[in-house]
Amino acid sequence: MRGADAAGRAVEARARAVSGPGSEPADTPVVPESGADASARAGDGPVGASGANDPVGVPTMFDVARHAGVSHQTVSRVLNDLPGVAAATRERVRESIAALNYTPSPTARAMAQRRSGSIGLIQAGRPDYGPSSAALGFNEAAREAGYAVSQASMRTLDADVLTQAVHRLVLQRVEAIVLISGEREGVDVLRGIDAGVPVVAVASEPEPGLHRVSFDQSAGARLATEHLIGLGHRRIAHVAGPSDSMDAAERRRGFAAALEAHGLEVREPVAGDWLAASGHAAGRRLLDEGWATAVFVGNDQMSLGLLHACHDAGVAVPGELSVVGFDDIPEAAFFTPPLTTVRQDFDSLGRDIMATVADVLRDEAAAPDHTSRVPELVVRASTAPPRG
Amino acid sequence: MRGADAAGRAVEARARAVSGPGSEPADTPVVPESGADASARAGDGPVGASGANDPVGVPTMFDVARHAGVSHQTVSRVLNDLPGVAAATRERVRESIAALNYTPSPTARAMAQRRSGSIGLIQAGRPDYGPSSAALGFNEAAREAGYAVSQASMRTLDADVLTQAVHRLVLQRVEAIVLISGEREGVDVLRGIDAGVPVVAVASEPEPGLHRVSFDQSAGARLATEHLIGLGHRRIAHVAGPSDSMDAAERRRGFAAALEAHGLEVREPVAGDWLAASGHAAGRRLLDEGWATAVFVGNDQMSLGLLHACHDAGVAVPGELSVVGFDDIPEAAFFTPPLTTVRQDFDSLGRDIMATVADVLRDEAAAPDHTSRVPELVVRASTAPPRG
DNA sequence: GTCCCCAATGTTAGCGCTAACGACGGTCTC
DNA sequence: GAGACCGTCGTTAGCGCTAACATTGGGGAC
Repeated sequence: MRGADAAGRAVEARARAVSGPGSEPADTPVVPESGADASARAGDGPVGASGANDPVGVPTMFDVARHAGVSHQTVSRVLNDLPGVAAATRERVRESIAALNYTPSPTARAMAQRRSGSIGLIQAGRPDYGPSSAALGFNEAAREAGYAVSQASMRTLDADVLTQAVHRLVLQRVEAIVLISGEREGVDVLRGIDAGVPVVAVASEPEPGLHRVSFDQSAGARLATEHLIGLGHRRIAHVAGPSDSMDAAERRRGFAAALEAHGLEVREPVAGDWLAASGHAAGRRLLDEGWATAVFVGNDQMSLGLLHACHDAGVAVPGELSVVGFDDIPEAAFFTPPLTTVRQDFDSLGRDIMATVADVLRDEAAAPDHTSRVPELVVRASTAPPRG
Repeated sequence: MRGADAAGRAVEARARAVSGPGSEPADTPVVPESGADASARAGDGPVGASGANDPVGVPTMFDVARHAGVSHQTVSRVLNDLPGVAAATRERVRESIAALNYTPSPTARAMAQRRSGSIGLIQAGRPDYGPSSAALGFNEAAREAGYAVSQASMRTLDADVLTQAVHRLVLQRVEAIVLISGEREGVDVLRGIDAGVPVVAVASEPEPGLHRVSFDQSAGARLATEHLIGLGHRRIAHVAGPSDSMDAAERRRGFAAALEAHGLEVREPVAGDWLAASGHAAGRRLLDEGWATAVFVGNDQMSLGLLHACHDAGVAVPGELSVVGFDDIPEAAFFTPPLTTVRQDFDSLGRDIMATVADVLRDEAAAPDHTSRVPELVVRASTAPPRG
């Protein structure tokens, strides 16, 4: 249906373009504005292409131009706030734009300008609370900044798939590419590609030559650890995230630093994979060992698993073991017991990403920058002084 | 930096375009194919616009045409698998495409064809596990189907913002719009807008005139309720989701239907808002009443809150109260006790969405269709026969 | 052999916009 | 008062592609 309409319009337009110039000049112009008449008579291509009062087609710049009695270029100038337009004309064009409810075509603009007004977002990994929230925050911020977001997400990070995704986005002429992925490999792959556009990544480890945004994971871990130390714990264990995660590494680093600062023993962390099941397994192991009086767990999901293991083993939390998590997912307040954890405001992180993108786009030559936020400790009921 | 590069390239290209045609025709063509020579000499616009062996610029269709010794139109035909190209020519063009590592510009294609090869995705609401997973599944499926995804998400569903988002997407010439939002209002708003492109929504309630995809929430609720009935429970309560959620309404309906089918009393559900806190409050209320021996809770987060309330009140689950959730979020297996719940495969849902979009795009006149999946019950440790 | 037809190709004209330049009055300057 | 100069427009040429038409050069039918 829509196809037929378009064809009909094209034919009609062509007929008008041919017959118009032949008859009109002889008659007295009906339209008072001479400018309007001239531009209408020019009839070169685009002018005739969209009917005078076609109710179906989206209005183009030429429709606005005719309506305002100026050339399409003047409309363009008004649209882009360029100088060289008299105030009165500018006003008249604005009115025509409003009258026709005109909005410029991003596609055509992208074509002519070789920029698209859109940003590519790659989210790699599980759709966990953190990345999803950050992506959402970014999306909203981008929209507010007038950018479209072209998303290319993947459940698992695969170098080939990632590379393909980047190329796709580049072809779409995105102006920047944002990567939200905890895995180090994602950042590495991206750095290896010359996308030709700026890349902003969420990365908590220093990444030379890359614009990045992150929470200070190490500081967050120190917060958590020092909270435990402050309560009087001396034997504190750590359940870490996967080794390919930058956040996991940074949290581990912060944890160790805090212990060392207080002269406490730093044991090798138990490795997890962020999922509750691994936290459960880690909990079993720690309880078997029986060394620790407190655990700093890499994230809230694993904490849940660990709490579960404690419950199974009849170990009271926080009575016999204190637990601190990381992230503060919405559910953490309702764990049994409510989890003391380190809160990251992912929404703001997403907005920081957009802010960084805007900065980079403003001055592409700028040296890679790093925006960092410090997470905050939320004390609930899973921590207490050690027994005795 | 890139700006300077681009400018330099343009100048260089222009210079070549002027000098090239002047000298070449006099000499013996170096390239054997006469076609190539002719097309190169034509020099109308685009041909000269991208240098012969410009190492920086992305190759265009004209570069491929010259390389293969054919016209750009033939390249286009090969690209789009159109008939009217000799097998040998087709092969040669394919080789040139590969040799130059050419990929067509989606922007230009969108411009000429008035279609963009992209789909708009609107995700409205909290970035919960369900919607996020569905969005991810959709994203992957769309990519596999060769579509780009332009995302416009919003944390809260606001009619104006939604309308704006739709218009933005339409301007971007998306070929279809997908809405992932549990709230009825989202669907209503979308139906009120004539986007001019097909709309596919995740909606579990019948929505006349809309293509939709969903899980059969009612069937899932029946599954859960009948599980409890099967265990011997006769007084079963329900903690429902917010009234503006279609899923909540459908689950409530299925719950009531199952009870009625067995001649059991249907009490007014306790209202929640999907969050753990509301589940906690609902739990307190139910425990105060002391009527129910089992609860079917609208989702897993609220179940967590309810379990927490039970724990606080010293009520044993499942000993004194059985609890069934809905969704099967990854953490559900590690609640205390592990939650019996109804699993929805959100990833597949996302893929169903893409499949529906593809169907609709294939035949836009097709009557609005509905794809439905039946969720499955996952029995864990939060349910048991009633005491006595 | 002549004519017709069709497969295989080439040519032309846009899609709706921006960028670069051209044109046209009027000031200002000396 | 004539040329330089500027503010204000208008015109032209693309961006890289597709759609529609024009143009070839054989192969059959007669």
